[in-house]
Amino acid sequence: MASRPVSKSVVKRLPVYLRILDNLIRWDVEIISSKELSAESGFSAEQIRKDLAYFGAFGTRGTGYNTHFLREKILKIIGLDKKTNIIIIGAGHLGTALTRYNATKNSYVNVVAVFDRDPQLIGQNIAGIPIYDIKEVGGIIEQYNIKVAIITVPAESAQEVVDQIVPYGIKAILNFAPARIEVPEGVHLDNADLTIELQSLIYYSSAEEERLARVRREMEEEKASKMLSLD
Amino acid sequence: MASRPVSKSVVKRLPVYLRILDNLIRWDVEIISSKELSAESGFSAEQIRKDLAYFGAFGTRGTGYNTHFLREKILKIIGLDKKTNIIIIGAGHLGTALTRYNATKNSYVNVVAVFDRDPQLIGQNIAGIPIYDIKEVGGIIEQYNIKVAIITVPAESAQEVVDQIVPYGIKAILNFAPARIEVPEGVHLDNADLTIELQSLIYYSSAEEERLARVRREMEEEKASKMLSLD
DNA sequence: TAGATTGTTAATCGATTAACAATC
DNA sequence: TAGATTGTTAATCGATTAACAATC
Repeated sequence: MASRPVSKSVVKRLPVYLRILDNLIRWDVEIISSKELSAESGFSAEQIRKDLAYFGAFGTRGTGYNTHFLREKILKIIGLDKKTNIIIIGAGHLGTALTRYNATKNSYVNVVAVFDRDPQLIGQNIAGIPIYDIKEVGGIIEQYNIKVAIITVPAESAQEVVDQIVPYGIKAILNFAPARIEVPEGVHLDNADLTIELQSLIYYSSAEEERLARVRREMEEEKASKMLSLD
Repeated sequence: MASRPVSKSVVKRLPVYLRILDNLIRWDVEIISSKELSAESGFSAEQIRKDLAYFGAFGTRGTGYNTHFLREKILKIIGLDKKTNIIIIGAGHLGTALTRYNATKNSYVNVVAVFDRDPQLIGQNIAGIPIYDIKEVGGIIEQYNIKVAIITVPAESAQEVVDQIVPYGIKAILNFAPARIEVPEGVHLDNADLTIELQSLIYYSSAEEERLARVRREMEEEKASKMLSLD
């Protein structure tokens, strides 16, 4: 009787709640209502209550949620109650930035190793994290029981890398390569494609209506000139 | 009689179609069906046809879509038919990686400048793009009529930076800072928060059902022990 | 004409919002 | 008890999928 899997939208909101709770605890706030959480997060109070209630009754009617208690529960729901071992594949600029950030600022994860195929980089380290030859990736994954990988290799190598790591037990992949990659059933893939992100942003940067009107007008004209040429 | 704005999901898919078309044209493919586009993109053929039909009738029944023609139309819809000027604020590791990537690999945008407040960085350049003092940001935005900004500053400076650039006409912001920021009506904000991305990924990296069952079991136990202590 | 594939309308699905009873 | 806020059920909304007529 497995209940339906939690929707992706809910899973994307949980870390937002977590961050807010981390801040509230830093300010010694003990109790927070869904209404206040709404103001901090931008999500509606109803949605927040519904999201949380799916996992359990964590609040107190008439009062709100205890920040420490709720934080502990969300940590356990996401699976962040223990540090997660991760690897980063691709020691280019983006890989370096992500390694550095996660090694120094992200207390919930533990970057075990970075991989690359450039002999110049192998043997070096980023913020103390060693760079290994990509050939050694299987051994390290098994040794540290790694389930999570971040991929920052060029588009043309992405699928190859994925095929190389999945057999060793990787279960979740954050892919920054601007390429569509295939993963077997049971492996979770999240594409964080910054080019696509930027292009959809550009859509909103100039007057939408005018642009679309122009495209539609052009289609009319093309249709008209085609009918004319058929005469 | 402005039609309803295009949904965000559609706008996120357009750049995916664009990338596929770029590749197809590179391979000299002239015609593509929605079914083939589906195989390349992972979106359903029905969804692709519906997405495109919203903007116009770009295809030919019985045949499919002309790759060059469709590419041109999508470029115009997104607003990529002319190079878009952008700025990047924050010359840390992530800012540097994004600047370098967009300056060298992304032919649709033109990185005009990078900004920082560190005197050590000001005056330097990244892949030929100059780093200016953040104080000069308003002038540059006006001079180059910039509408798009990428923010890679620390969380505590993000709101300040946004407040500094919006009055000069920035209309779309891609925010990498792990902070919630407020923008006025009419300014589009897209949060690309990599910590949140990674945490929701971790959710999927271990057996979901077991973890949730444990949380629910714990709640039962806590409830039971509370009732007991009331006796 | 027959076969293929688009563009569009209708049906379904899922997620968000609204409403309110439960209860601190 | 009165006031407040949760947890949950019902209503709404929007997006995806299915079906099919239009048409190349």
